[in-house]
Amino acid sequence: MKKILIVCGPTAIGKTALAVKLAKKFAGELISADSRQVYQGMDIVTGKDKPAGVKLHGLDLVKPDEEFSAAHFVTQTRTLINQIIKRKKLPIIVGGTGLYINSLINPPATLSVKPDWQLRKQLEPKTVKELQNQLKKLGGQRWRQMNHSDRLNPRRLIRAIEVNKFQQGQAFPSERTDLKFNTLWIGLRENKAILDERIAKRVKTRVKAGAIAEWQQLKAKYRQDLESMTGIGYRQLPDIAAWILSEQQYAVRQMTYFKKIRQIHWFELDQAGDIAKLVKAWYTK
RNA sequence: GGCCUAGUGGCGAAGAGGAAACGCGGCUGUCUGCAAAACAGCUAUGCGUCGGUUCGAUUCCGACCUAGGCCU
Repeated sequence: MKKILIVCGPTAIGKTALAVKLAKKFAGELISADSRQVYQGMDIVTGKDKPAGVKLHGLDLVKPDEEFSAAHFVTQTRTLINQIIKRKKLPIIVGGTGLYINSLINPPATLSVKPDWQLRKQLEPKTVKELQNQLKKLGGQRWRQMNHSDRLNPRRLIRAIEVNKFQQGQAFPSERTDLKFNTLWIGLRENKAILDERIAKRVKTRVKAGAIAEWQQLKAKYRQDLESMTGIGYRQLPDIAAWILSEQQYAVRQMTYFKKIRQIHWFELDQAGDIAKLVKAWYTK
């Protein structure tokens, strides 16, 4: 089975640095799993780093006003993985976007249902109550599966309606068994105080590197309501304290998501040696 | 020393004699193509202190304490 290594964890924890080390050690190539670094021209604020001596795929895939989502990530990454394996290299997924990684490893059947922008536009102005009623009328199975939080979430309701409408008549493509991987999940974590400190420092570095100028340029060129413009930093600038705070809150949300993934082997920053050992044992087996 | 104003949760802030809005922050969580997104739940037995009036006061009265302002 195809082996792929995953390095995940909250923002600013040092995922890329670790992944680069591992890539050098085990002849790997990196694939970024980051929903914001796919945008061209969004470099400083999103903290793209381009390590020397190691290939890093998955950055600068689209323009800020182009569509991108977990589904795009999955298709993209599948091809990349195949190419990398053909070169006899180890694919290493690095990133903090849990949904992307999870969709790659455990692709949900509905991932193939494309967004219906016309429908979305039409549903957007509706109230939560109206969306709920519409979804219930459509059959109610999905509705019954949704929990309290999601039932009050307009985005999730609209998506559910979208999927439901698509389903009318057609069956989902059956699951592809050729897409199973032998994965090793490495998670990096740290206690909150230390991580908060790292985040603050990192943001300040980005400001010094010209984050504000980058933001102003983008602002002049693109509409503020683009999904790409909702990235942390682009919404908070020029209030740097607010930016830092948002980034710290985001780290918490990331951990909430990753905590649920049982396969992750968690390490702290000073355990690089243990990580290398674990990877070696898995990779050479 | 005198006068005035204010004193509500970590912060900001509303309120009225009869079950302490809301915002922020914090914590926990949700997750089947927008995920650095979107969403949910929890977060003051308490309204500066002590007395009084009242069936009932955080809300009315008095004293005191603290802060700010003005005056001599």
